[in-house]
Amino acid sequence: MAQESGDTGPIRVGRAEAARWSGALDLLRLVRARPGVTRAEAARVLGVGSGTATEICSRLRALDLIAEHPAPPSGRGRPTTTLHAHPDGPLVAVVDIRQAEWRVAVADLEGALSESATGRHGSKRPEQVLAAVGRALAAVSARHGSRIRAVAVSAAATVRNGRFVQSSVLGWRDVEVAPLLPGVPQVLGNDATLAGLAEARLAHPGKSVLYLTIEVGIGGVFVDGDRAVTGATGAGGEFGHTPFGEPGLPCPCGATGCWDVAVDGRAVARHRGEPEPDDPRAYLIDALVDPGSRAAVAECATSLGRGAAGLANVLDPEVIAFGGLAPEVRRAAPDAFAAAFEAGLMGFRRDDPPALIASGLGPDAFLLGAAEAAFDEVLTEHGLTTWIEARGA
Amino acid sequence: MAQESGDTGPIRVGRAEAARWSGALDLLRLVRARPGVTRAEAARVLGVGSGTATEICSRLRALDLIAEHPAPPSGRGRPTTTLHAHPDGPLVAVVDIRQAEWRVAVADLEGALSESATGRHGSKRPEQVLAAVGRALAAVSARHGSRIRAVAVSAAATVRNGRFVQSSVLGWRDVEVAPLLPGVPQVLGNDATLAGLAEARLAHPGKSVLYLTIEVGIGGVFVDGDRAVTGATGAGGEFGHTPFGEPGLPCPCGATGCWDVAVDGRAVARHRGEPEPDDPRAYLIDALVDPGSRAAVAECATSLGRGAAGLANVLDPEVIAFGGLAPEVRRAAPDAFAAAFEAGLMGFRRDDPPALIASGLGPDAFLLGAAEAAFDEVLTEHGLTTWIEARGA
DNA sequence: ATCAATAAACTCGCATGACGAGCATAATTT
DNA sequence: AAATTATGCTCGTCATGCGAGTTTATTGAT
Repeated sequence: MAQESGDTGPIRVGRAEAARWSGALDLLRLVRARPGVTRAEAARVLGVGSGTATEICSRLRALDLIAEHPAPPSGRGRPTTTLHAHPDGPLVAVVDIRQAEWRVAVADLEGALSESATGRHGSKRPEQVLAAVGRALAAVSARHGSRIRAVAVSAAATVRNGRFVQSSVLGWRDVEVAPLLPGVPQVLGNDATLAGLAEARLAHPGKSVLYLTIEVGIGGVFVDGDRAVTGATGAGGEFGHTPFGEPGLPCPCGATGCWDVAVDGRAVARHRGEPEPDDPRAYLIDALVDPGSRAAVAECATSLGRGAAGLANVLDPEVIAFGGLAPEVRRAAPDAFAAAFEAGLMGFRRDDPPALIASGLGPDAFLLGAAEAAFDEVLTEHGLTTWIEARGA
Repeated sequence: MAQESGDTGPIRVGRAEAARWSGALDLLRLVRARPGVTRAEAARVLGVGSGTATEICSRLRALDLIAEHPAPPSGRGRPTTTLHAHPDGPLVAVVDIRQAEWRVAVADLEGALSESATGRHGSKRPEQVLAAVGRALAAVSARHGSRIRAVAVSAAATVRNGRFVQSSVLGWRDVEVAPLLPGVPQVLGNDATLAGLAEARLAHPGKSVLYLTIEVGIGGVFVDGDRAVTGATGAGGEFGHTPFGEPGLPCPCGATGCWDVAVDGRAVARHRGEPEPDDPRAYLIDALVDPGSRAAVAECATSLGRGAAGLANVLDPEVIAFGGLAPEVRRAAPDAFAAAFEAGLMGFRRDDPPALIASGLGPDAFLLGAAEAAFDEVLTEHGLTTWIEARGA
C-alpha cells in the first residue's frame, strides 16, 4: 500500500525497526492461526531454537500479547506449554452490514468472537446505519479501552480505494466511512471478499482458494497463499460481472451478459418466464425446493459449473469453495453442475481438478473475515510498536 | 513455493539467516530495477541512513555484487556515486523456445541481455530441442563459469508444477526438463506469463497489470505488485480458456466456448466462412491489412474488448497491457474495441477505467521476463549465501 | 522407591546488521 | 578564499537470533 516513499517525505520505517519484531510477529501469527499450539511445536514450525523461542515468548508474555499455560504432559520429557491469546491482549472490532441488519463484535488474537450488538435498519440511509454502528462501537471501545487496535467493516458493497462505491442491496452509492474509532486503523471490505478470506485462511491455510458465493448475483475472491487478490483499488473479485451469462442480457451493473444474472433467483424467474423477483435470494431459496423450478435451477447450476471452470482455468486454484446459496444450487442439480464444470475445464486440468467444497463457516464468515483483515493491520511492526507505546503510557 | 517445512525435516532456514541479508537484498533489487541509481537516492528510497548505506555498499562491493562509479556532480555538495552491476557479478541464463526456433542469452543484474545463441528446430521432438538448448547452455556455462546462478526457460507451453504439460504450437505433451545446468536453480515459465512479468516490472513497476497477448489464441498474466499471480500449480493466466467466446464452439483445449478461438486468426477465418488456417498467426497478420477481412477482424476486436473488460471487472488492474498481435487487432477496429470494452465494464469503473496500453518490449519480452524470474531465484538469502560460498571456495 | 531416559525450557556468550551522532570530504556559490 | 551544502565515513551502541551447554519435569524400567 505504501508507495513512493521517496517523494512523500521521511516516513523512515527503518530496516532494523522492521526486522526487529519479525520473529515475534511470526509467532503471533502462528498463535492466531493455531491457537493452543505448543511452544515446542511453534519453535519447530518457525525454525528457531529453543533459546530463541524462550526469548520471544517471554518478551511477548511481558507485553500481554500471549499467555502460556502448562500443556497436559503427553509422554516422556519435560512438558511444554500451550500458547494462547493473552486475556488482556489486543482485540479488534468487526462490523458486518447486511441488507436489513448490522452486527458488531469483538475478536481476539485467537479469532474467538464475542458478540456485542446487532441492529436492524429499515432505512437505507447510510449515515443512519453508520451512526448506529458508531454508537455500538463506542460502547465496545468504552468496555475494552485501548485494547481495540483496529476496526474492519464488512458490507454487501463494492469497495474501492477505501470507500464503499456502490451497493444494490443496501442502496448505497459512494459512501465514505469516517473513522469509527478515532486513532485506530480501519479497513473496509466487500462481504464476499472477507468471507472468502476467512474460508481460505481458516479452512485451507496457505492454499490457493477461489471462493464463490451466491446471494443476489455471484461474487467472491481469489485468495492466493492467504493473501486476497483484490487488484489495484480493492474492487477485484467481482466475478459476477464477467460475460459468462446470456450474451446481450443487460445487468444492473451497466454491462451486459453478466454471470451475475445467470445464476441467482433472477435467472430462475427468467427461465420460468416470471417477472424479476423483488427479493431474488428468497425467490431462489423457494425455487430450490420447488419441483416446478427444477429445470430452471438446473440451468443455474450449469452456469455455475461452467463459470467456475472458466475461472479455474484462469486462476488455477487448488480449492474452489462455495458459500451462500451456491452449495444449494450445486446440490439441487449435481449432474448438471458436474457436467458443465468438467466440460469447461481445460483438458489437462481434468486429471487433477481443483477440489470443490462447500464452505462451512456459516453466517459468521463475514465477521471472521473482517477479523482477519483487522488483525492484518495489528500484526505488523507498526501495530506492535503502537501497542507497546500504549502499554508504556 | 516451500510448504510444510514441519514434516520434511530440518531445512532450517533460520530467522537470522533470512533477516541478515535483507538490507543487502533490497539494495540489489533496487539496483536491478533502477540501474545507475545513486547511492544517496538508494539510501532515501530504502529508508536507511548514510552509515548503513556505506556499510551495505562496501559489503556488496567486496562480494563483486555491485560496482560504484563516481556520479557526475549535479549541484552543491559532495558528489555521490552511481550503483551498477559488477562486471564479475552474478548472471542468469535465459532460454526462449518458440514455434520454430530457440534463443539462449545471458542477463546481468541490470537486465542487460547479451545474445549468445539461436537455433531453429524443424523437428518437434522436445528431447532434440532441449538437447540443442543444453549444448548452448553448456557453452554459456563454460564461458562464464560459476557466475551463472540460475536458468529460466520460457516456452509457448502450459506450465504446471514445474513441467511443460502441453503445447499446441510446439506439439509437446508433458515434457519434463531435466536440469540444464547442474546445481543451478531452474525455473520454467509460460511465454505469455513471462512477457507479462517483464512488461509489468519494467514498464509499470509496483502496479497491478493485466497483460493480454494474442498469437495463436490469447493468453497472458495478472501481475499484482510485481508478483505474477499464477495460482496453485503455476498454470494460471490461461485467459483464453474462459467461456467468453461463442457458446458451444469446441476448442482444442477440450472445453467449449473458449475466448481463445474468438480473437485470433481462426476466428477471422471462421467469420469469413473459410476453413481453419494452418498458421493462425500468419493468417491474422494478413487479415489485419486485408480490406475484405475488416468486418471479421472487427468481430475479434469486439471480443477482445468485451473479454478485457470482463477480466478488468474480476481482477481490477490499474493497467491493461497488450502484447503480441493484440495491439494490432485493437488498432484495426478501434471503435469496435472501445465500444465493447466500455460496454463490458461495470458502470462504476467507467469513470476511472484501467489504462490501455500496447507493450513496447518487442520480441525480447520473453527473455526479459525469464531474466526476471531467474533473478527472483538469485536475489534471495539462499542465492546470496551460495554466491558467497562459491566466491570463498 | 530409585534411576535412567527423554524432551523441552533456560542461561549466556557471541556474531551481526542496522542505527545515529559526529566528523571528513568534495563539490558549488558568494 | 570562505561559506554552504550534500554526501560518504567512522565508531560506539543496541537488539535479535544463534547455539552449546545446563537445568528441569515427566515417563518408564529396575
